[in-house]
Amino acid sequence: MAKDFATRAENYSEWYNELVLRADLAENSAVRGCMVIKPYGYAIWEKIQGALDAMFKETGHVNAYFPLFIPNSFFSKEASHVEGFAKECAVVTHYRLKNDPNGKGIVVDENARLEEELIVRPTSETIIWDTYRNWIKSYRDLPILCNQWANVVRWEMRTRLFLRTAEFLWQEGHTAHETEAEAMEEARKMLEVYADFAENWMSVPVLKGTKTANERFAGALETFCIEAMMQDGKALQAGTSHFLGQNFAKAFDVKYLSRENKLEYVWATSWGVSTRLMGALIMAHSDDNGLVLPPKLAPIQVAIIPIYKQAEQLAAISEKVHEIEKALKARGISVKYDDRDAYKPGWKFNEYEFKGVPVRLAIGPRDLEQGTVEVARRDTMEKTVCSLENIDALIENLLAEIQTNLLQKAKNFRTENTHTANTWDEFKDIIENKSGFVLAHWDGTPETEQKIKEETKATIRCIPLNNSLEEGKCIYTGKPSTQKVVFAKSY
RNA sequence: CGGGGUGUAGCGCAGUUGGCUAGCGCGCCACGUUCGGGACGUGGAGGCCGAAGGUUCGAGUCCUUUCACCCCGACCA
Repeated sequence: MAKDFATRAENYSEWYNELVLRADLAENSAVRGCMVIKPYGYAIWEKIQGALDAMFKETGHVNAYFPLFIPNSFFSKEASHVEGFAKECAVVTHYRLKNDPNGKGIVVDENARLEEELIVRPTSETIIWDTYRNWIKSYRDLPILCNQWANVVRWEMRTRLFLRTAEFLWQEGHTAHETEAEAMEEARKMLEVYADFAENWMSVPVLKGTKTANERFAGALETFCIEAMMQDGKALQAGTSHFLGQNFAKAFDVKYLSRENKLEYVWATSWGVSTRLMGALIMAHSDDNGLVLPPKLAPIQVAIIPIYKQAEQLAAISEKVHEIEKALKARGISVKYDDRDAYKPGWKFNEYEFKGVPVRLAIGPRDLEQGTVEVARRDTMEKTVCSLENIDALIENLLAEIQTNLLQKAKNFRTENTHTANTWDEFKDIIENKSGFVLAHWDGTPETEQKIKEETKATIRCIPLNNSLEEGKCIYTGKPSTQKVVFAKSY
């Protein structure tokens, strides 16, 4: 764990896994590529869920739930969608087991084969659009603004804790609209919600942009995304919002009678973020002492640790702590008073640092005498002795400061690691030796993007929204280009 | 699916050209001393050495088969 940053970045996945495990967030399960999210990790997910859910409701959305299983025939209705997901689907073929006639435990009963295979959802567009067909008759039924919190399964060849597990938790919004403009507005609006969440809750700055055709969601006409930079300079796609056009409406025959009494196909969007966000959170802020959580998403915002020798001392400290606890809770701050006798103060200090608790208070006999408390902040590791008077207000301010400081720190890091490349040699040099984001001209063709990927492993992360247009030459082909796009190696 | 690697206590590992009762660190349990940055001492519990088969007087070690996991690619949120 005590590796310097250079070594850590080299073996980022190793460091990251170690960190996750030691911070008690998750572990690999016995099922290939799946993860067990432990209670503390799940508590972070619940914070993420809670904040996002409130934002969805504020923007007029409601929650619903659709089946886990998707009939094979549904799946094949939208051609490019099938192509995109076919290679990573888990399929249910039977519905019964039986005792092995040879006495070797339990086997699949071949007589119980399903007439039609069921696909474990890798995403729910198909089953939802099949359902929406029955919900939509007229323009009066529109828009439909549904979100689903669910698990999905993608049988990835290679998995990585949080970032790419075979099963993951996510939310997927699926909306249906009367007009193209309204659907496009929805897709953009949800991108803004995601960006807002990333920056103001996760303290992770993100680039907003559109994906190139190569990177677009299977079945979408336009994919909007937020891209974050991890501490090793790699990019992480943290959320996507898709404008689906009428592709799914046509595939599932979802038509409505318009205000002009004409039968029209509806317009669609879908958007989602997953437990990958937790990976982003970990990899964006953590250091060699463990996790660093932004206060707004920390299950425990303040840990209080008593320092004492005898039981009477502890009793006196506890009395004081209960007052502090009460004052903090009155301000909506989550507090954990760790008075377990089984662990020593030093052990607890390290424990809460691992877990990323933003603020730690230590209070001992010395403090009792002087009416003080030791306040340690996780982001800077600074310790100060403060008066107990108005400690609740002080901590409330400190939490807010940590929240913005983390964002600022991450922003600075991103700025330092964003480069501009004007020549191909320069481009290759940056990708290989510096990492981070590289702004460069591109001729706009999938072929060029593909070749750059093959030669450098860097892909176009996004074409930034509101990108400033400028004449230039493609870094690779020298053909004319109108804007710089963002390249990076990604997870 | 291709290339590489690893399977020995809960975790991390050592175990020599086959040899006697399979070891170390951390963790765990008990007692005592400690307690302002992961304490220390003493005692203790915990293993069909990934699985199956073979060679041998004797296999953690050699051979064959197989399974699982990890890493690097291709694929992807």
